[in-house]
Amino acid sequence: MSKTNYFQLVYEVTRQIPFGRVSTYGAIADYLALGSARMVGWALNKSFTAEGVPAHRVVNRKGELSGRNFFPTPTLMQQLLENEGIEIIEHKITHFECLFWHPEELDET
DNA sequence: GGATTGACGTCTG
DNA sequence: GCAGACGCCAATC
Repeated sequence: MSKTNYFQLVYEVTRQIPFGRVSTYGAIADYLALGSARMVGWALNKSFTAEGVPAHRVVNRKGELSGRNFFPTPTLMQQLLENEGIEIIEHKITHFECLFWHPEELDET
């Protein structure tokens, strides 16, 4: 059954994250009204099975690459973010609040 | 079918 | 201000 599973929604939102931007579990959870940021993290865990889902653009509330350990390589997440022009220090995003992106931003379109 | 886990977040001490 | 505990909801074992 189908589609529209809640984590599938997370894929869509994560996919909408602009280049050079990052989002948080809480923001997505709040936008999808999941009620729990854990659901987002868990959904992103399976995001590796779905292509086109830049899970590396999703970090925790502190801007830390909390899920880096779940990547094929712990450094891959940082590499991808740096590849987008985002500076990472100690697995933490610099100017995180500046790069922070909210799903509602594109809701207006 | 029950118990535990999980890429987090918020509250209380 | 920092540290620890609890809560969310679903999936997996």
